[in-house]
Amino acid sequence: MSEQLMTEAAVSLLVERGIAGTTLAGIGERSGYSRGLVTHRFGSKAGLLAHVHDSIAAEWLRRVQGVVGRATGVAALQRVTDALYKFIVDEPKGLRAMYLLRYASIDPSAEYRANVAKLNKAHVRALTRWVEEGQAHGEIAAEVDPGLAAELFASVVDGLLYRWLVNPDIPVKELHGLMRQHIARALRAAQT
Amino acid sequence: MSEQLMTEAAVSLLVERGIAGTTLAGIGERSGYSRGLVTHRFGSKAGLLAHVHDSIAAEWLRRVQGVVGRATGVAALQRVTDALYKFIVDEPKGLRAMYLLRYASIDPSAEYRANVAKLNKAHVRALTRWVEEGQAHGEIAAEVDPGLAAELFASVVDGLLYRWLVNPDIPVKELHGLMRQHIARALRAAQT
DNA sequence: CATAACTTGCTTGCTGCCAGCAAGTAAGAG
DNA sequence: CTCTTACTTGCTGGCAGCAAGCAAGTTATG
Repeated sequence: MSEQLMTEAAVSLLVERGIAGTTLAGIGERSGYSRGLVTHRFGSKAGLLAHVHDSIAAEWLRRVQGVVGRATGVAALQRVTDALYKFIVDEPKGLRAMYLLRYASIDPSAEYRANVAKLNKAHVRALTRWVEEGQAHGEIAAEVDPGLAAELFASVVDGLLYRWLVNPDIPVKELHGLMRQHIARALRAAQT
Repeated sequence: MSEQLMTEAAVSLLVERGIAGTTLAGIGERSGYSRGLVTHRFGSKAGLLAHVHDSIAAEWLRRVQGVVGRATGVAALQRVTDALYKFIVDEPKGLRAMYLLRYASIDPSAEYRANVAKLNKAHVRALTRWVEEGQAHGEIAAEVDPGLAAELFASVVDGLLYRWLVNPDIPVKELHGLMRQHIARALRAAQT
């Protein structure tokens, strides 16, 4: 179907030329249609970008759920980082496009800003729950503030991906290992 | 001088309307000149944005140097986070504009991309040195990889700022405190 | 001291590109 | 033969970027 084709064309163009360099006409033509179809289907450039973002985000969510399974606490968070690392290795283009869009969404003129903000909040909520469950099992120190820890964890993930986007040569594998360690140590130790 | 005025107008427009919503004509007129002066002075929109970014980055650098002083090791990193927190409180608009631009620079079509990448590397180099000095004083565990620790630290800072841009209501103060703790714990403890 | 040549700081007119809209075509389904 | 679905084409307005020009100094020259 044309939507799928256009989404794929959009991803490759986004990775090659970025958001500003990607034109609706270019997407239409690369996917074998006319210059006008994209607008007709997705309403606007923002609409298309939101669709691209959301479809990759859905794929990411599926992967995380698959990897985390029924795990909680430290193991759950570590598996999220595992899924992240795997995503970087398996689908660098998709991840790149998604984060390109996500970072662009801080621009007040980006119409899918609210979308991203909501998704971020949902993500933190899931992380918070895993920390709380870890505390319930006595695995994570009671002094840890689950919401705060979740927010910090999410920040590290986002920041790491930003750095990877700017400079793909950073030692992603080693950083992944370091994160796994930090998660275990920081959560098991006690703090205010 | 007109450059200063236009830079200030650009910052306020960036914060209000974002990059796409900020027009060169708008900047010229808000600063009391004609619609064409900005292009004439800075050559292009990218040239202007690079100038705005660099002038705020210079201010940030000055602040960090002032706060860190001759400190090294854990204290140096903690003071960087202090400077960050202070910057968020004192100059949210400037910081916001700078990070808006910095995140936008991952877009391959952004011409000042190289600029930002270079700055990021310089930042990591400074952080690495502080960690190494901490190891020389025996304060930081020898097993810590200074470059890796620096990269992770930088990621946390960038990620936190991204999250703050998306949602200014996150508990910045508490996260700052949590970071200070993590820095001390993670670096003093031993690891592979 | 007067005027000509040049510089600096800024404005205005124009062009090309792109998003978005509106109208239209083509082809299959009922 | 009409309705729907999938797609195309023509057009408009807005913006970046360029080029030409103006106005108010400043320096050089006899």
